[in-house]
Amino acid sequence: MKHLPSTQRSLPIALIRAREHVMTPIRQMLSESGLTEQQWRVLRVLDEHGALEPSQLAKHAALLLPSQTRIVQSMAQKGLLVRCEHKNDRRRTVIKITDAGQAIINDNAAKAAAIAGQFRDKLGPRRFETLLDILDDLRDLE
Amino acid sequence: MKHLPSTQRSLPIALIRAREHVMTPIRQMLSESGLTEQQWRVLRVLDEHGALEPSQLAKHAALLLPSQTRIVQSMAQKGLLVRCEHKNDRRRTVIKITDAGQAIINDNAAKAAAIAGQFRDKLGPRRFETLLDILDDLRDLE
DNA sequence: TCGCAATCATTAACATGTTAAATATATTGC
DNA sequence: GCAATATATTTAACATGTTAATGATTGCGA
Repeated sequence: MKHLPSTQRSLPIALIRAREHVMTPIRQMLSESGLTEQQWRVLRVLDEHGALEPSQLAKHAALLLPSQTRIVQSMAQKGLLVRCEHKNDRRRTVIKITDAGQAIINDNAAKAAAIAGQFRDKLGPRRFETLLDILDDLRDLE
Repeated sequence: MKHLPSTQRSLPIALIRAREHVMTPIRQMLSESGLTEQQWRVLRVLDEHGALEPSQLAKHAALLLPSQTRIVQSMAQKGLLVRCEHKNDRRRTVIKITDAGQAIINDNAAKAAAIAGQFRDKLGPRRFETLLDILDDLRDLE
């Protein structure tokens, strides 16, 4: 009979540990701006894609809608983004980054890029790309 | 000047998405036993390593101590584990799986192994091992 | 046009993640 | 032997993750 893999070799646990390790320096950087990693993801996606509806934002930022609702509310209060009404369909909203939000992106972009680059360099560019490729594959299975 | 990687190619986001995808079938399985994925990890570690002190358990299960404290409390209430006093050092506790906890492991081991095996097969054993290796490397950097 | 199903988003409730502060016990230095 | 420090764990407070239920709006069909 097959048995469970050792927890040392468990994919979910390995993914959690890796994320924890990767996020540590990013969280340190963000704490100076008073942002969480999720708020930072929201800003990055809005910067990259422009104004988005909640469901599209959630897909790009890898957030579930209930979490995102709260996050967007608190970020709107801080003035980092605004929620606009959709012209024809009042179920929908469009979320847009503000100048204040953009300023945080600009202030942190270089440092964030440096952190990402460090992981890439330490792992080796080839291994780094392989990792991203396999993670993508994993998501597209089935 | 270097710029941020596209969020499509961001390591943290890729890790989150991969974990989300990998955990979906496991969570479905566990919901039938009324367990969360974290509670399942605790049981698996205790099954694999025997009785452990909180800090050791937390390391193996990839949990932070404050989270684990709550999780262990609720699992003790359900009778899935017990907390014993350490003989010489009364700061410490030892956490041990109960028969009821062991029964849940036994009931789900085959199915959990099958789920893990499916990911391995779909990804290909070679890529699967490569993924685990790179994730380990990532954790040992610095 | 009325009502019903479908879609999108939010709210609710509870579990966990995260950081900082508090607690309790052990150990060390004087 | 006692105060100061170190260690192990828990509590506290707030943010997010997760699932289910609710709300709001549109579009469709009788």
